Amino acid sequence: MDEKSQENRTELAKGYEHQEVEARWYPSWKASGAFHGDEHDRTRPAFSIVLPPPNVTGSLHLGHALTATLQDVLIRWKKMSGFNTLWLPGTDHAGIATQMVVEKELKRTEKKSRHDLGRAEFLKRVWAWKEQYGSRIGRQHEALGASLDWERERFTMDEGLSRAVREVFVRLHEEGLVYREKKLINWCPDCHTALSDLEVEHEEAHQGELWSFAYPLADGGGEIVVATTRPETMLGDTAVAVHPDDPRYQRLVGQLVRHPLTGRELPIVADAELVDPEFGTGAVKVTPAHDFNDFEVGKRHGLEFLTVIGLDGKMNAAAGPVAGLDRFEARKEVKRLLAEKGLDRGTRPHVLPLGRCQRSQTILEPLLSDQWYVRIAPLAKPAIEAVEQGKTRFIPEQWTNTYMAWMRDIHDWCISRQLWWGHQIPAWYCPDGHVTVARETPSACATCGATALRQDEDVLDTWFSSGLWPFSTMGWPEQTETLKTFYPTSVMETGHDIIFFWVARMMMMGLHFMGEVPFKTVYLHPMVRDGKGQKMSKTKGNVIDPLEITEKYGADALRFTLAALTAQGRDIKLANERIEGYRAFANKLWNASRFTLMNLGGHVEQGGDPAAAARTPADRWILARLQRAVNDTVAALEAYRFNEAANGVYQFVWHELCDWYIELSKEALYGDDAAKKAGAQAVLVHCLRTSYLLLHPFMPFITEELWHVLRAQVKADAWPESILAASYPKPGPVDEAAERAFGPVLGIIDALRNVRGEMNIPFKVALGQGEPVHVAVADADTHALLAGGEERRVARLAGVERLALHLGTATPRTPQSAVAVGPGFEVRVPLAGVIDVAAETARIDKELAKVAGDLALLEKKLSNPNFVERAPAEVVAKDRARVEELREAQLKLQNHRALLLGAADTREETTMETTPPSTPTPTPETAPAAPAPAAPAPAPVVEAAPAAPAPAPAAKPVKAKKPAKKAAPKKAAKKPAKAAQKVAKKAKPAKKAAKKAKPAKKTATKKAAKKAKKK
RNA sequence: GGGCGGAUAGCUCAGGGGUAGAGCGUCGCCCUUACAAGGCGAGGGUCGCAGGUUCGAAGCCUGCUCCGCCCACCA
Repeated sequence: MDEKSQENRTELAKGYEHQEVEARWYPSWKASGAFHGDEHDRTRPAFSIVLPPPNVTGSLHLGHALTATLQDVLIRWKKMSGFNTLWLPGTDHAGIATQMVVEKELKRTEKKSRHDLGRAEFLKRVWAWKEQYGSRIGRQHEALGASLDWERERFTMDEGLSRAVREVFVRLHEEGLVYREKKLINWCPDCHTALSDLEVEHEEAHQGELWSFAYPLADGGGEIVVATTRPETMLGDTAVAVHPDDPRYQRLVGQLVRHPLTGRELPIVADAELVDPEFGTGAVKVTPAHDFNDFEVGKRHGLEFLTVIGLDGKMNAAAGPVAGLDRFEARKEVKRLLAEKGLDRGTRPHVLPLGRCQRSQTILEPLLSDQWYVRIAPLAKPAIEAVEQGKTRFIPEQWTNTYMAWMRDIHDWCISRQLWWGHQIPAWYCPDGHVTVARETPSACATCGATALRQDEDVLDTWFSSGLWPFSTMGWPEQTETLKTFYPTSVMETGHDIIFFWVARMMMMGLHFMGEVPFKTVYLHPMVRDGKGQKMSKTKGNVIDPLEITEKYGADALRFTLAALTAQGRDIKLANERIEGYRAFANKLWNASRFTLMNLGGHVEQGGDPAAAARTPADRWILARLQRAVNDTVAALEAYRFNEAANGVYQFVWHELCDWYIELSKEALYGDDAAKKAGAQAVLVHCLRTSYLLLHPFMPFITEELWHVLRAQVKADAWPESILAASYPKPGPVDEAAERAFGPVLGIIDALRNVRGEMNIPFKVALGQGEPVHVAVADADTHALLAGGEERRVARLAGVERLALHLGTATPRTPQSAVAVGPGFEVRVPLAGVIDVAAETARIDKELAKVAGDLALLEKKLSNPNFVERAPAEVVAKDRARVEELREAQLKLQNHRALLLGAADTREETTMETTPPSTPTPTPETAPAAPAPAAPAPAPVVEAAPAAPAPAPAAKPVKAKKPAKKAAPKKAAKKPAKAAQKVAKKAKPAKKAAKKAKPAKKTATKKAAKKAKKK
């Protein structure tokens, strides 16, 4: 690795090249052992996550990428926050899925079935397949930067886990919680195996038909008509049921009907539970061996269980005339045969639910067979209680209900599968049929001592072993150090689609075998969909390999995107534009670093409090903003609000650090004041360093790269060599005074730029070339800052040649000028020569309309006694202050408008104290003591108030204000704001007035005032 | 049949009682010596519909309409 040459660079490449950087870091992290969780370290709090094991033969998709990202964010963040972290990787053998894949391949390449190979040979092939494709998942995780502890990687069928599986099975059997029984199960004739309830996909509205036919009474005295959606099952009917209270059939109960195709006689039974007299004919054919409801009826009434459909989905010998036919063929045939006998009683369309196999989509067949079950109620109870007691908590919370509802209505779990790939059930049968369940292959039958034993051929449901994952991977049943240190795990992070399959089972197994919940928090992430909102699936062909994205945009960009889109309660629609945006963000960070490195001179990191290095208000301001960003980020992470965490840092880095501070810092960096220069350098280094740290969990590669470069550049030997070993920034108090004082400075720059934009003045043309640009600020601190030199920055960033600063609330009235007002300041830009009076008037009208609209709303609100009495005093006070502010702004604007409209030259009229117009050179003098900020108008020391034709201005404004005010109430009392705005829009000078006026204020508000509000 | 989400700017989505936000796209001006994967501005929203609660509703309640998902043994 050419780290040396990397780190000795004083200049970074012009753009961020993710391929080169990403290729470098993962091997280095891995080799350093940084990802290893230390089971012997109990000095630090532990934080552990087990990775939901992907299917071993699969390939990661974006859902996995999301999982990896969120978990890595948590792990890296916790690690940097001082936790002893463990993130344990592994893969799942995925029984049925894997077996199908390999069978398919076998068929394609060798035209053979698994039976052609035999069990042993087939399993060899699956293992080979696993070896070949299993590693791909690892590579994908590495490409994503996942800080997994590879030394602990596990596989559900490795030796240790297989042992855990046997142990669990045997113990449950010993406790009577595992049993074997002949029951009706969901059978997939295609996969040729039993399935659990969960593996049944219910197709909700299958368009089928309800067909009726008549059973003749055995005594020839009539018939009884039944309806069915599955005519072929009538061959297995062993009764007809009616409701006991149904007057139509009461006399028939106890009588017999004769089966029209086989001649068997079946009883008519009364069953209140099964039969709804309102539905169909009120008489139901009963097929105990092929229907779940009927099965229960069969048990209740002691009926015969007659199986007529075989495991292959074909009618068996008992099916008489349709024996040998496929079940769907038989359906037609049965209808035909009965019609022939004149027993068809008609068909009507009917929507019915239909169960299909999760894997093959085959319509399932309820069949009677011997299977192994887990008696679930005793396991579910503690799992319910643990959640009730808050030992495990779901995020988002709404999933708690889903979990509870399912757990409370849970059925016994069918765990045997007629597959070859999986954990073979540790049960042996002797020739006499006795069952021996054992951890190791027994030599003799536990019951009769027979030695000719045959192991049960079935394997366990994949989820049986997955359910043990949190502890089996840590070495259970041994009481390992790893278990002691890292169990229970801290967070289970997975998709909500497997709450039942997996989360619930882990809860039950964990509680039962470990006596503790397997995880304290379950964070359920949203589903990832494609840009069109469609679920990604192989059949749709819209599955995206994360590697494609990481190659194109970078792993950091993908990770950041996923995190930024992970809000609670909505699926993620991943669109490339979004990823591009975050790739740009990475580039932005890169270039901010590049800029800094270019301007560091020989700066050497001193350590210590960065606040001490701050020299300028801008320095203090950005440090305050940084601290706020740190606080917000940590708070968001703690609440699992990944989107807020990501967006918060993004906002800070791009819009505050890059857009503002870097620009602001140039003055110091390029200037001669050594102290200021050093201050800016120290602050930049600190901001970048902290940003890297904040971002590292989201963007591990670029931050590690930049960390190294910066560290070398400023010779910060005290920094850990790898950013992963550094401490995550800590929340702390924010220097609010610095924010408050400096905020308006930025607002002023915004306002000036806004005037430029509105008036279409290119940056090249300096403002204030003749008459200076006037800036009035109300706040003494802000004024002091400006007077102390900040005005030069304003001038620079807004392109101003001469600037006159005033303490107070208004600028001197200057003809042909543009005015913008914001909270606590007013700027006036003389535009003699360039000004377009009409345009500026229009602009002012827009602002006025907006102000008038706002005022109308607020005044109405404040004149409502209910509001004043009932609303919190704070809110009322705020609104009152706002009204003052607005009135003032309105007045100014009105005057300004009047001025523009030929009130000629009223330049003498000033209402404030002015400091002498200054040229770009600063006038560092102490600002005069100022009156209270934003206070009522009576105002600042008026000095010159020469007689001026003031009346005109005074008159006009009233008009301007009128339309909005007048119309507002008329429009709709309900929504005054909207109404006012609407009116404003109609106000003649400017159509879309309300909005338009916003910018000056908006920017100021946004960048400055909002901050105050934030808290 | 039950249950859960969602509906906010052209698009993708934040926000969850105190006068509507972001990113992308669009439009205008800028290759201003970190970054054109960029900068500075602008335009764009009766916050699904109808009621209700409240001084105040995009947000809370009720009903409805459309999307999406989960659960379910009515033949």
